[in-house]
Formats: sequence, structure tokens, C-alpha cells
Amino acid sequence: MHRGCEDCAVRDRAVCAPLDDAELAALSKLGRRRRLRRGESVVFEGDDNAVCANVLSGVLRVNATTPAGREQTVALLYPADFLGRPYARSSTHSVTALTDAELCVFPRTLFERAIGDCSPLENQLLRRTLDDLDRSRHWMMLLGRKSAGAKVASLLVDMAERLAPGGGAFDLPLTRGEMADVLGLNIETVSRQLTRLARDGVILLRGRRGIALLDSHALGERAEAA
Amino acid sequence: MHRGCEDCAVRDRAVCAPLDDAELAALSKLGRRRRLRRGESVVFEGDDNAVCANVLSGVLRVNATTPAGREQTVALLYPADFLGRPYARSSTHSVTALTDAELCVFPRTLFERAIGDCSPLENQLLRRTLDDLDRSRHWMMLLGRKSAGAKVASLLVDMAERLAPGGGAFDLPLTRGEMADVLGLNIETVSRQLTRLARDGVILLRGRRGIALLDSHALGERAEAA
DNA sequence: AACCGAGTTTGATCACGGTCAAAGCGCGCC
DNA sequence: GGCGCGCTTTGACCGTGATCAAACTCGGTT
Repeated sequence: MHRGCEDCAVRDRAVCAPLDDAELAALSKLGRRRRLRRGESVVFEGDDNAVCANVLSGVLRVNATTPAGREQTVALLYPADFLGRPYARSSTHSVTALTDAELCVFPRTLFERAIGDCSPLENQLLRRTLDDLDRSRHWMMLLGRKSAGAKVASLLVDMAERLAPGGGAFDLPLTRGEMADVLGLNIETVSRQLTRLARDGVILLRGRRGIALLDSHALGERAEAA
Repeated sequence: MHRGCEDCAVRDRAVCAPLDDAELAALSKLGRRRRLRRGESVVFEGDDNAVCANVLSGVLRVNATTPAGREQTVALLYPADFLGRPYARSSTHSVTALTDAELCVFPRTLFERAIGDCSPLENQLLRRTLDDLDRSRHWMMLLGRKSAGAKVASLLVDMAERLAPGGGAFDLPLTRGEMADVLGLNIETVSRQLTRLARDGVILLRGRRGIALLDSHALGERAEAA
């Protein structure tokens, strides 16, 4: 068996979760671990779309570029998330590490064959893709209809759920500029909204990346406001 | 076999395309045709998520509602598109007909069983969902980063590809207000942008719904502008 | 410990798109 | 054919968030 499947940090949450030992053994032969430094890319927009992967640790972003050259982050990837685009020759997005990260990488065509050979894998990937689609559409609502204040609050709620499920303090994996790319805002607007949340006692900012949610309820309300 | 599978208008483009005769026969026992009048809904947000369907004819929209009550259209559905959310108890979106439409409807749980029993169906649905995700993410870029003028031009290009692949004139399936819901704009802004495109000779508006693309190239350029 | 640079904050101003209001027009209806 | 409703257009004004510019701060490096 692939070195480490048995001690994989996301064994029961990643797309491999429903596989039995034999299926896992077959799949693990195709994959290998890969470490990424903050800023490194796995997939380049327009490039040959060569890999799929599971996120083992770290946070990554999936980006699209407008014809005019502006960046829009279309998804954030956290541990146990699946990354890649099976069944497409080239990728329409780029994937970059926002923090140091570790992946379990599969060559795309081999992974596609594994999908065909292993029905639980195919079904799990379908369910995940449907979830991703729901999330993507939910985020469209945010981009199209929410104010800057509600956008920033929504992102903080979202990240806190992933990174500090118990509530409380955590480190932001994104710079202000990266948050702006997610929210369809610019860097100054993000900064102003964060400053305002801090001034109002909803959050507490410590240094560049430290944040604590002092009043999650108020933050939730702001995330839902027009 | 289900009345009409053999003369189905989207037999070779819908999610059933890769099925052989036996598989198609099994699936067709579960489905039945349903006509919708413009404005009728199939799935209600938060409702019991009871059905999946293929679009046979017409145009539908998939909508999300902000907590504040504003509408955002997150997808448009054209003939041969798949509609519904397998594997979820309740739906997070509502689906409404923008024109009179005809569907091939399946009870959700039976369709899920069919997915499990029929691997080509599962694979085709996976491929489609991945395509939908790409489209959704592409649209996020539009919502987050494009100007009002570029948004309206993009929507026209998109609809023309679907409704008048040869180019030329067609009828808009959406009112100005519905276009606004798709683009994250308001109705007046949509109207002004259309008027401007017409004044500049890029399009020609005839009545409320008629439109002709006079200069597709210029329209494409405007769709790509910042 | 001081320096340096990237990232962040703050401020002033501007413009795009939203809001409010009213007139116009297409289209189905009687 | 004329009426009336609902969608659309146009106009005036306003506000949010973008842009431009400059000061500041954190954090890593020598």
C-alpha cells in the first residue's frame, strides 16, 4: 500500500473515504505526495491539465483571469478537498498554494481510469462535484448581490468554519489582496471593512494575519445584510 | 419503452446520450413528460427536493435568494440540460420556466437508484456536473470583475450561442428584470446598456424581446473589456 | 538593533451603477 | 380598434466602492 494511506490525515474525509482496502491499495499506487511552498502553483490556466489531487494540508486557491487581466478567485481549497478537472484536456483555472501545503497527486488520465474502474470513487466524486457546484452558486449570490461589508463578513464566517470550527482565534490564510480577489473587491475596500469590523468590536485583528471573532453572532448578521 | 424516447428531441445530447437501448428502456420507465407555462416553478428553494429532469424545450432559470430577499440567477437551462440536485434532501435553489417549456421528469430517489445501477449514466452526469461547475466559475468571474457593459454583452453572446448558433436574430427569453437578476445589476442599468449597444450599431432591438446581433465581433470585444 | 520591503492602512477624490421618479410604449384584452 | 396594464426607457441625483496617492507597520534579514 502507498506509504501513508493508513496514516493519511484525511483518509475518512477525502474522496477516497468510501473505498475499501483493496480499492485504496489500487488507487494509492497511482498517487504520490507533493509538498508546495506558499505561492507555488499546481495547475496553470490554459496549460495541459495533467493532474488531480487531494489536499492533505494547507489552503489553496483556484483562480480565473479576466480577458482584461484581473484575477478572480473562484474557490478556496482546504484539507480533504479534491482538486483538478477530470475529462478536460486543458484547464480553465490556475491553482496556487496560499500557505505551505501538502497534496496527494494523481496523473489525470490514470485517475480518470480509476474512476471508471472503481464505482465508489466515481460516485463519491460525483457527490463532491455536486457539493462544489452548490457552493459555487452560493458564492455567485455573494458576488452579485452583497455589499462590500457583507462580502467581507461572509468570507470571515466561511473561513472560521473551516479553520477554527470551535470558534475563536485563527490565522488568515489570505492577504488582504487575496481576500479582494475572492470577493470581487479591491484591496483598500477589504482593509476598510476589516478596520470597521474591528472598530465595532466584532473582530479583533492581531498583526497581519491574526484574527479573533469576538461576536460571531453580529458577524453572521452582517454577512446576511443586504 | 417510454412513449417518446425514440423521438426525443434531445436523445443524443441529454444526459441519456451514452445509454444503450436496454438502459434507456429501464430509465424511461421512471420518467414522464411535463409541460410548464412561462413562470411556473419545478423546484422551490428549501422545498422537498423531489425531482430531477432533462430539459426538452424552453429556457429555465435556477435562482438563489439572498437573506435580504434579492434574487440572483445562478444558471440558465436550455434544451438537453440536466436539472436537479441528486443526493440532497432539500434544494438550495428554485427553478422556474422563463418560457413555456417541456421537461422529462424523474423522481429524485428513483433517479439516484438509476445512477447507481447504470454506470454510463453516472459517468455522464459526473461529466456534466464538472462542466456546470466550470460554467458557474466562469460566471463568477463575470459577476466579480466585469463592468455593467461587459456583463450585458457577455450575456448576449452566451444566449446567442445557445439560441441562434448561426448568428443573427433571435428572441430574448428573459425580460430586462430577469437579465438583471442574472448579471447582478438592476433593471435600469440593463436597459441603458442595451440602449447604448443599439445606439452604437452593435445590436438591433425589435420590440421587447426581439434582438439581432449586427456586429458580433464588436459585441465580443465589449464582453471582454474590463 | 537597525534596515528594508512587502503588505496594510488611511485619506481625498472620482465614477459607475443604484435609487427614485416619471414618461413611454408594446401588447394582449375586451 | 381602443383601452389599460406591465414592462421598458429615460432622466436626475446619490452613494458605494474604485482609484490615486502617501504614510505606516509588521516581520524578516543582515
